[in-house]
Amino acid sequence: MAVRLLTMTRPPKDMHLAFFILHFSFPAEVLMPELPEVETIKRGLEKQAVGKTFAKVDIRLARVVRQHKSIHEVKERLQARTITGVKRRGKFILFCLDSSDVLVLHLGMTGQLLFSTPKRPFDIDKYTHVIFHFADVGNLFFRDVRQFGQVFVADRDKLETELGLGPEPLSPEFTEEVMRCVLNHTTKIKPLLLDQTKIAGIGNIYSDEALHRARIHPLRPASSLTKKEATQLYTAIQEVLNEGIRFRGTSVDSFTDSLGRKGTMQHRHRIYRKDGTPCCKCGATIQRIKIAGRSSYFCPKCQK
DNA sequence: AGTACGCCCTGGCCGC
DNA sequence: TGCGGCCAGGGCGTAC
Repeated sequence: MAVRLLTMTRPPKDMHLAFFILHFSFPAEVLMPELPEVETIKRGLEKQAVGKTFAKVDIRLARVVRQHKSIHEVKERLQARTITGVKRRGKFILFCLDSSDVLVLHLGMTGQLLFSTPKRPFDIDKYTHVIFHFADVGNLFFRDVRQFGQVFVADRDKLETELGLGPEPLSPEFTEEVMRCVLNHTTKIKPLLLDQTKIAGIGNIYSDEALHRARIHPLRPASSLTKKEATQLYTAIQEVLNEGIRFRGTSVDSFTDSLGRKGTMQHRHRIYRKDGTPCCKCGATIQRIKIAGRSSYFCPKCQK
């Protein structure tokens, strides 16, 4: 049963998913884990992984392990280390260890973290690329169909430099003034919001939602935004991200949290993937265009 | 330096 | 029904 669920793309809507520990799967409908989804996963992992000690790391696909000369280095640095905390930075999940190291995971577009225990086991399939064996009981599976995810170990003190991310949009450091600084570029506002070095954690869904709420056209040069518009966008970004977290992320197909509960943020999207349907604000038909190779949804009437 | 674009990878979907 | 070709996209490398 578990195998079928993990590999099927569209589970029946009424299927009971309570035995899922952490499940992220969206092959049919493309969706990337953005800040709210990663935060939801992180909160689940926090409860399950803290205090666990790595006994063995089984790397089945070397290419998902990045930034290391050998996979043995990763194994060695994790060996017998205990997880002291789980954090999130942008779209990265960070496992703090009882050493100077941090285990870093990025889910890419289709990455999953599955907590397998004898009571609630998961089957290993061809997409299970890394298995973290714990000393006491259970394993953590890193599973990723499209292999855009990544796993690596970093020195705690060098992590920020290594990740090279912009400010956390929900942190106190992210002020309106910081926002105006970020906007000081000639590039189009949509790709700028997706640029992780400018602001960390925003992806295609939440950038479109934020721009719609702020009534800003995705093709506008970032530097053309007025002070008022910058404030609107600043507020909109925080609103959509907070709402995303509150509703436990966007579930497409079978994304669930650590208790098998689905997120409901997809029901609150106003613009994302709603092309051809009327805008909730003005009734105009929502359009879809490609910007820098990515789909962008916007209302041609509201967003100027 | 800043910006643009192609590539990685897979399953799903569309058209023939 | 079967199969080839195209699509989705986060982040990185390369080109301009």
